[in-house]
Amino acid sequence: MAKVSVRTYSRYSREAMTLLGNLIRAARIEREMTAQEVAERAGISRGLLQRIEKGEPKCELGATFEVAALVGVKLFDIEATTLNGHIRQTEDKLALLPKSVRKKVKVADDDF
Amino acid sequence: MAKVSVRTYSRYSREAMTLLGNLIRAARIEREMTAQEVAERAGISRGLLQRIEKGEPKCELGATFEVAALVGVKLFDIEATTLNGHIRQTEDKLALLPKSVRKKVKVADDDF
DNA sequence: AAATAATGATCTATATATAACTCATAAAGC
DNA sequence: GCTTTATGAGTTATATATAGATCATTATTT
Repeated sequence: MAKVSVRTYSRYSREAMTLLGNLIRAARIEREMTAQEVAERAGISRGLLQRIEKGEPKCELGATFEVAALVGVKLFDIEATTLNGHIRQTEDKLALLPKSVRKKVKVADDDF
Repeated sequence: MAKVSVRTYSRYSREAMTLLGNLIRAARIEREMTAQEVAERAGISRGLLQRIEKGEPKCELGATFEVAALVGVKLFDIEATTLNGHIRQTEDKLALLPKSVRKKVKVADDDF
């Protein structure tokens, strides 16, 4: 059938996904875990794990992070123990920031 | 209707998703971009952006990374310019690692 | 305080990711 | 080299995420 919607991705996010996939695959092999094994533990199919390791965009974020955690890939290069602290930090920051962003109405007399 | 499948997530991945969502939201607000605006530029709906910022697991990895890139959240704390290098590194590593993991057959006489 | 714009929340139809299979190939270990 | 197991790739049915809408609420700016 005809393809209905095509989504595009920036180079940066494509590369980030590729990198994440590679990191996961390398970590899995280093830990001597089969794809089957990891998939089972993560509660996903082997096919999905394959796609995650390939860095394909159309995977569930949750499944991807779960797998990463499982094989020991650190997201954000942050230690598990400090994750909470970082969350707290962002919450504090968000508390200070405005709750909603108001677009400036275009100013007519701008440069004089 | 009855819920059909429930997926569970480890604490680490849940926290990682929450953190990512928070980082994205903070970055978006700091850059004074409305949710609408970011969603449009990323080619996704505002509803999906909301869920991404909430750190919900069932979002597309690609969409999430795309949004992160858009508002300037660095994945892996890695500069855009060096991403390629990191990919290369993992590829080199993968080239050295075994292509498939062979499970050791259970050793009967293990502890003597 | 009033006006207005942004966000939060919820709903439905539809596109699509996923699980579960199969088969072919490759590679590890003996 | 041989055997066996892991992986790669493809297919299909089904569960489900997403877009797109609406409405209520909140927050910003004047």
